[in-house]
Order: sequence, then C-alpha cells, then structure tokens
Amino acid sequence: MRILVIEDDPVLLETLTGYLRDAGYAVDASPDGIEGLYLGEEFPVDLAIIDLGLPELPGLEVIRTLHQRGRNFPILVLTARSEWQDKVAGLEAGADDYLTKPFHFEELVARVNALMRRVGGHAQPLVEMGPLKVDLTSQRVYLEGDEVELTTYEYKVLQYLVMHPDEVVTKTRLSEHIYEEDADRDSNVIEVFIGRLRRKLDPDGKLKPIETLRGRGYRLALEVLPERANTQSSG
Amino acid sequence: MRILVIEDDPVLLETLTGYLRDAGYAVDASPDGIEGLYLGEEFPVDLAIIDLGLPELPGLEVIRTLHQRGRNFPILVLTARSEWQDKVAGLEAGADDYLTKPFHFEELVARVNALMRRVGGHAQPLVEMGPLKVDLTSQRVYLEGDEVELTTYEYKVLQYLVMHPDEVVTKTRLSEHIYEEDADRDSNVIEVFIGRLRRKLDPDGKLKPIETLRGRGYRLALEVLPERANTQSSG
DNA sequence: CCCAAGCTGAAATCAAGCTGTAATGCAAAA
DNA sequence: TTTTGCATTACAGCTTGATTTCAGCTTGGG
Repeated sequence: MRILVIEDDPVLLETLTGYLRDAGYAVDASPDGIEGLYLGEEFPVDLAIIDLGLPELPGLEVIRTLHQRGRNFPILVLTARSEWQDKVAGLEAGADDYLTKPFHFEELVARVNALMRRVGGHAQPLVEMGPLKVDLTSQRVYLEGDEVELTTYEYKVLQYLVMHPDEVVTKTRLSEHIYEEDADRDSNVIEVFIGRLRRKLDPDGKLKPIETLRGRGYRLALEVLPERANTQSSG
Repeated sequence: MRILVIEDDPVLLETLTGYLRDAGYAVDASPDGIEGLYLGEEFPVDLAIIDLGLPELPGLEVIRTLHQRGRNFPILVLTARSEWQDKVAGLEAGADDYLTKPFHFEELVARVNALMRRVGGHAQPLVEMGPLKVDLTSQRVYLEGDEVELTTYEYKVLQYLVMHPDEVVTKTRLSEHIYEEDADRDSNVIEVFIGRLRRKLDPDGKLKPIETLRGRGYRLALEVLPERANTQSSG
C-alpha cells in the first residue's frame, strides 16, 4: 500500500516516513503542497497524510484539489493543537480522520492502518476466505487456524490482493503499490512472490486462492469470502 | 476495441500506450496532430485520446476536422493543468470527456472504459442476453450464472459483438478492431475464434447467440436481450 | 565486529496455454 | 454439380507464467 505524506517540517517528515515504512508501507513524501499535489495526482497512492499548516499551497487547498480531480483515497490531516478549528475545516473539505500535533507515532500508524482497512471495504480488520484468515491489524495470516509465517513482501502482495478481492490485478499494478521505485522493471519478482505465496497458503494445491488470468493478471478468488461463506449458493 | 492516442510528449505517449494495451485495447499512437488526424480518418478507431497542447496542428483543430469528416467516435481530451480553459473549448468542440495533467493512469483507463461502454449504448456495464451475461467492467462472462472463462482474444471478439448487437459485423471489421497490425490478412482467425466462442457460450448448440450471414458477416442475436427477454424463441 | 540465517530479486529452465495456420469437411448458393 | 464460403479440427510455434536455483544483501546474535 502506498502513502503520500505532505508535511513541511523536514524532521517530522523524515520521522513519519520512517515509521510508515517500518509499518510496511511504500511512502511518497514531500515538504510542500505543490509537489505533494503533483505526487498525489501522478502516483497511485492509497492514502494521504497532509499537514494543514503548509506554507505555499495550504493543505486545505490540496485536499480540495485532489477531490476535484477525482482522487478519492482517504486523507488523514495533521493540525497544530492550537489550530483545532482547522480540523473541522479539514473534515469538511473531505478529510477522513485527523490528528493534532504533537502525537504518538504509534497512534498515527494505528489510524493509518484503520483507514487502510476501510479502503478495502473491510470494517473489521479480519478477512476470512474459507480456511484462510488475514488479520490486517496484526498482519497475521492463518490457514485452518494455524498461523502461516509470511515475509514482508509476501504479505504486501497478499494484502493488496485482499484489499482488492475478485478484481483482476495486473502485475504492473502490484509492482506499483508494493515498490516505491520505478516499478516497470523487467523482472519476474511478482511471479516469484505469487509462487511463494501459493506454496504457503495452499500447500496441497486444492484451494487455488490466487487465480492466474493469462496475459491479464491475478485475481484473489472470492468464492469463500465471509459475506457468502455460510450460504450454500445452490443455483 | 481500437484507440487512437495523439500526444506530443513521447514518454507519456509510450506510457499511455502501454497502459491501454494492458487494459486490452488495440492502440494507434502518434506524437503529432497531422499524422494523428490521418490515422483517425484512415483506421476504424473506436475512441480517441487527444492532447490539446499539440505543436503543429492543435488538438482542437484535429477534433473539429474529425467531426467535419463524419468521424463520431468519442474523444477524451488531455489538458495541462494551467490551461483549464482549454477543457471548455474542448468540450465545445465535441470532446466527450477530459482529464487534466497530471493524472493517474488508472483513472484514464477507467474513463476510457466508461466511454467505451457508452459506445455500445450500455449505461450499465452489465449486458444480459437471456442466459448469457457480459460484465464489461470485470470482463467476466456468465452462462446461466456460471462463469465462462474466455481467453483474451475470445473476449475481444465477444466484446465487439456485444457493443454492436443486432448488427452485421464483417470479418474485416472484427479484425480491424481487434488487431493493430494490418488486418487484411488472408487468414481464418476470425472464423476460428467465432467457433471457439460458440463452443464456450453455447455448448449445446441451442441458443445460437452468434448468427452467420453468409458472405456478409456475423450478427449477435438480439432475440433474448433484456428488452425482449420473454422466453418465446423456441423456433 | 563478525558470522549465520533468512530474505529478496535475477536468471535460467521448464511447463502450460493461446494463437493462428492449414487441412479437411460441410452446406449453401450458382 | 460445381463453386464458394464457413465450420471444425489438429497442431506447431510462440508467449506467458511457474519453478528452481543462486548470489548478494540485510538483520540479528554472539
């Protein structure tokens, strides 16, 4: 998942970026609103963190412009405590959550995680697909109740698929959301990770949770998602 | 479906072309308005993406000329952010949608898909013909509720027919809209794909969704489209 | 500071599936 | 009946993805 951070204090920006990367996100960072807006329009970000007290182009403006341009990823705004009125304006401008400075980085990460979960339409952070369970909070994955240990990148791939279930996801798109650098590399990393995931998630090769659509991409099978898991769709 | 892209920035042109091909379209691309206009007049394109800020022949001119010559495929215009006034002019000149640069490629593809759907006169992306359903968004096809797996080219053929229902479509026309290269080849690919489609869509040979008009082309049967979906046509 | 373990990503090889050609058969028109 | 156009089948070649292996890097422990 890819996060855009716009924050003019370079130290805070640096720290935030670090924490978010630690939490497993790809991060685009910018200290100013104009460049930030550009990044938000150019790259496929999944969430933005925007400081309202920006110099050049104010944060509110950035949010409004992003919305005008049809970008509808969630936005978390940061405000100085003394300017709490801003938060109201921010929420009205289309922000999804806010945090007043100073704050604990752990809390920020928690809020970001919560917002991210909503991106995939999962109110609860626990996604079940038959014998497979993914806890988006603890980032744990279970197969028939037993935990499966995934590496960082294996989890990233799975997470993106879980967030976009039953959707054909091209390898390009996967790359873009998982790597910060230029993702158009001619490499077969994605195939390799899909392979490793399949081996761990479906050791017997019976579930086929990840389908391949030749020439088009991969798709996370929807058959046994929680919404429809109980009801036997007979006909 | 065939898309014409006229964009003078070679990098952007390249990227756009890549994304559109990923999305399953045949693409004609040109960095300049004059050649672009030629392509738009010469080839049976279904949609054009035109940058208004072209050097030689301006985009607006291209759009007007295309319209004068009776080409009425939808047009999506691209404008630089600062030149938003252009978008108004573009829409007045006959564009159907616009996007300001920079933009997410995913959004462009989404808009293109939306415009394409309108070509076929389908507001909603779900086309039903009796027991047959085609979802133009997820590109899934269902037969009596069960998904039928089509290959890339099988789907392209079906898509074109669905977009032109109850219309006699020549094999040449099918070729032209599906392949970028010279489509006048003396080959029987189209017959082969029609055959494969028929086998998958109508395994019992009862529905006859695709009619053959000897010497003229193929026609997607309209009998069982939702409007007239009453179960009558038992020959 | 060094070593061990594990992870990532590249390259090579292998397997599968799709495309398009060609050959043959069949049915409709002339 | 002959001719023409389409249907069907089989298959070779190619493209794409899967799998395996390995080198280099990172990380954590001693």
